[in-house]
Amino acid sequence: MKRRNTATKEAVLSVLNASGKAMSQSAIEKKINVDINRATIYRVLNNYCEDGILHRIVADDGRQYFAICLECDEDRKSLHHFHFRCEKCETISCLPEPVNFSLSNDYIVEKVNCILTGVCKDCSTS
Amino acid sequence: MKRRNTATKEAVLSVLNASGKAMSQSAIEKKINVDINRATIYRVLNNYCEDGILHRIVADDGRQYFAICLECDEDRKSLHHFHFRCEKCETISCLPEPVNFSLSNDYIVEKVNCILTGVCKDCSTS
DNA sequence: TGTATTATTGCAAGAGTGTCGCAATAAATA
DNA sequence: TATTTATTGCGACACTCTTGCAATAATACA
Ligand SMILES: [Mn+2]
Ligand SMILES: [Mn+2]
Ligand SMILES: [Zn+2]
Ligand SMILES: [Zn+2]
Repeated sequence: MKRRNTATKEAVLSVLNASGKAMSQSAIEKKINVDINRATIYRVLNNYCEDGILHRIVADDGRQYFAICLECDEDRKSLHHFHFRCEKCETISCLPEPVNFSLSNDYIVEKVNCILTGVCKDCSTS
Repeated sequence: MKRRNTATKEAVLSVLNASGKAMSQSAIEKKINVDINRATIYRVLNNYCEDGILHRIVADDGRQYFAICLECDEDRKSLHHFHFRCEKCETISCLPEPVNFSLSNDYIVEKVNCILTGVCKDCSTS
């Protein structure tokens, strides 16, 4: 399915870019000035994930958050890194901390979802 | 709030014991022969978590799973371990693999939730 | 530029998960 | 046995995410 460029898609990506954090659908909707339908935002986000533009984090609040895959390929902050959810400022950010584990080979690992929750450094030092 | 012993609570714990896996409310409800109200099961599970009998895992399907805290204190399979969600057999199990990370001290980590998703060793070797 | 194709969107509805208030019930204690 | 109050079922709610359908609009191509 070939993608088309739309104002909606650009707006979603631009909000995520500006925040530098992982954001939920509702957070994105609040940050966008124009009115975009909830379902549409979800569809856009899901497409971006399929295309490897975004990655999806399911936090321990059970909700989905989306972040731009900046360094997902090149940097050492590679495919699998921890995420931090701050309960004070209610943000989720990608940590430079890699996720390490070793399982016997008969496990097939397809997704890694690691969340640390607590108070982020900005909130704890103020 | 002092706890009381009820058939419901025992049934929930016994199902979790028998399975040896982490289970969701709906999975528990299906496994219990008697009819127990959904809300009640959730309340029982939440109480067990408060009391340190169970621990709660939020999987990357956004749902809550509950597992018995066997080795949570004594064993090396300590407080923070990985969990594996198999998409074939739809089970979640506690792995003996510990979660390691090092953050700067100004982060306050209160919860650790690490899920690996894929195909478990039972399903991949058959 | 005009037209056909089909990806995108809004809307409404639905499925699923988890919580909460309230009144009825029953476990624990004296 | 009588009292206290934890537990339960029920209903309702909030919330997240998805899906079908018809209308719209981006893209490619004549
Ligand atoms: Mn990330
Ligand atoms: Mn566990
Ligand atoms: Zn914070
Ligand atoms: Zn399996």
